[in-house]
Amino acid sequence: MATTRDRQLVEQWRSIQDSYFRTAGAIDRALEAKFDIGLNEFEILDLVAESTDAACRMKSLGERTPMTQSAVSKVVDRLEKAGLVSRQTCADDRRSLFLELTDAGRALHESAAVEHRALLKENLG
Amino acid sequence: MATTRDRQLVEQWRSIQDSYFRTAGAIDRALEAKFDIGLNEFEILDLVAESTDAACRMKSLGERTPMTQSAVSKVVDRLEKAGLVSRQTCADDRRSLFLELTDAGRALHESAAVEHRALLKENLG
DNA sequence: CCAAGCTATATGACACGTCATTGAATGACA
DNA sequence: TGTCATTCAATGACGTGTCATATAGCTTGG
Repeated sequence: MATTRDRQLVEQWRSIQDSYFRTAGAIDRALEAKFDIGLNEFEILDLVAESTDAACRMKSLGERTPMTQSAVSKVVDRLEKAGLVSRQTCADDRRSLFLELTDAGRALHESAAVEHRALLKENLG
Repeated sequence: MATTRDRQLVEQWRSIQDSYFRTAGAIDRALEAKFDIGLNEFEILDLVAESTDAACRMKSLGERTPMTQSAVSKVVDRLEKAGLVSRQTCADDRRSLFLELTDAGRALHESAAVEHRALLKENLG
């Protein structure tokens, strides 16, 4: 039974999807073009950049993004390969790692964040 | 320069991401578990189901979802393999195809739509 | 202090989406 | 009508995400 309430829900959902994909797509393409990193890479970079504590963070990153633990691990692989972050072993728990921006990483993050914020503003109104 | 406006934007964006992924994820897992189709498959099924005209529709589907043309093509592959839709050649333009639900497709769509709507209501409030 | 279980991260197999390209059909225009 | 550009859909190569599992280190109860 297709109620009008159902139709409303579906319309609402499609509009969410649409604006989500448009925004994410625009940011992703812009970052890719100008800084050669994808949106997920940037978002991890952004999380690392805003972490002030020296805590062990691979774990805590996982809690602050919808990405899977293994997705985070692979994104960090790429960031590390690109020389933007480095994994530091953690003295008090040797299973854990924490991440540090390299100088290159910090520099790139600063420019990319400007772009990111601008596109958010443009797309979220 | 990180303004508080920037922080607001970022918070807003993360909250959108979060609710988008939670909703999409919940629906996807439920449909996968109960009907053995993913969210994208369902959404194409849903679009086909609500198309009344007998127009050639592969094309028009592409305009009603954020999916790529090639993504749509592959989703339809899977739906066809699963016996839920069939591709019909189009007399007035032989490049085009239109899609039809099979009986199985219609039946599955009816049950799955109930679940889909329920989860939307639950997640979109 | 050892065994059993738990936690943090990495990895391999696999599924799916994207981009670029192809093939086929159509349209447009000299 | 013959050429050239355009449009619709399919496909292959490739990147990245997920799930299940592996590995290593920590923890706890006997």
